[in-house]
Amino acid sequence: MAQTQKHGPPASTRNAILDAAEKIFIERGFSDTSMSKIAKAARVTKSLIHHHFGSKEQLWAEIKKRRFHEYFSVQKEQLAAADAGIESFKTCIINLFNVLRDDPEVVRLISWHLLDRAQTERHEDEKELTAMGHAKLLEGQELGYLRNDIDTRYMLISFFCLVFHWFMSKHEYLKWVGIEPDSITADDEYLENMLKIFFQGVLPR
Amino acid sequence: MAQTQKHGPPASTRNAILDAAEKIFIERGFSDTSMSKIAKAARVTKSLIHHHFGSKEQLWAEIKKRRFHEYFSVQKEQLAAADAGIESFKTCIINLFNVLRDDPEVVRLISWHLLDRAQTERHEDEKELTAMGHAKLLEGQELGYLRNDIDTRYMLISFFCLVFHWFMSKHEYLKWVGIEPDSITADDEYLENMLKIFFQGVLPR
DNA sequence: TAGTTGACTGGTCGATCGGTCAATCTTAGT
DNA sequence: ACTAAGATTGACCGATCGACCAGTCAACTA
Repeated sequence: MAQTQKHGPPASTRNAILDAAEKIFIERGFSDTSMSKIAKAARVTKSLIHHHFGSKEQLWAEIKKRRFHEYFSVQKEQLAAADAGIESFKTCIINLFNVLRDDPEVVRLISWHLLDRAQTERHEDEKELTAMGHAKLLEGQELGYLRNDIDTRYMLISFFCLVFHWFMSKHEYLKWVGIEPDSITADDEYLENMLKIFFQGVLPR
Repeated sequence: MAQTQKHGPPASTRNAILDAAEKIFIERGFSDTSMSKIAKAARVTKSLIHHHFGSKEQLWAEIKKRRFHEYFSVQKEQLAAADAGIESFKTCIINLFNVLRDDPEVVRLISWHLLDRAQTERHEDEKELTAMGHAKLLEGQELGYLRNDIDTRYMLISFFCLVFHWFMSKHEYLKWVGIEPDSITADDEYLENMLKIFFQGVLPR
């Protein structure tokens, strides 16, 4: 049942608009994006965008919803596929890291979202992923391969910080510490060192 | 030599504009802030702002420069005041955390800055603070209270992530994990757990 | 075939954008 | 008192903003 509506192919047009808008929104943010630019990029008239999505705000919400849902689904999927044990746990974490590495756009989108004061969206996908991650950590504590004197909720948040903020600001930080910002090995190097810290800490054993 | 220029009090007016603009810029970002709003908030005319600062971009740059310089100076100062040893190191880190906790505006300003594609600013203050932090970590390695199999540059970045991203997104994350977002104890709880992870890691000893 | 629906367009609205300019006010230096 | 310089104003510019409108056209229904 790919596209069987009457009249022209509205679904493809809708998607064309969504794709073009997403690109610009992610690059420039909500306020710095104009309907005209989107229309031009999508090869459509402004009016048509309003016809399909109502307002600029609704289009923005639609894009966030679509992209977030896709991202959190992927993360949930790979998290659900992991079985118990410390090794699976480590693989799981690396996978989570790699998903974000391969999707710089969603990083940027979330960054815009975090600065957005008027958040009207639901948080179902986010909460589900968080719940799954949280359960994973509790499992680790029960199986004994994770310390049980650390609040798993803050353990989860700490991990989010370590992963997400890296992709948000690595370009800036690499400049600060004197590493070529476009170094292709930086991600791996950071991952390696970050995992050492996350698992064993910075103090010698 | 406080304000000894001829003609009216331009310095105070300049600061009034800067203060008003800073407030709005930090709250809404560059694109969503208009010169009219700034003028209204500062109780001056738009023309006067252009007279003092030239363009909207220059005003934005001036605000970032001023606020960043102040922030990094504070951090550098408290970092320089610390003497060697693991205990001073820990205090140092906590102080760094607290400075950001007491200045949510600079967190937001840096967030906008990170999303800004056209960064024309110098990075002198940032690089200096980074260099000092880096030296501190190297000192820790030499004195033996920090692992020397971790690249200090990435150790520093990891720490930045743990601190900065918390203040950027704690409101969102706390909702996800089911903690009251406006909890006044959350900062302390996060700090405690985060330090455990940063120093000893999540694996049991 | 007549009628209905929805995709789609061009034109236009009032508001607001950042920015300029000439004129005026205020004050310091002489 | 006079003047030069800087502070400050209000009117105004062209451009662009998001949104709306009437109308066209193609496809589906009865």
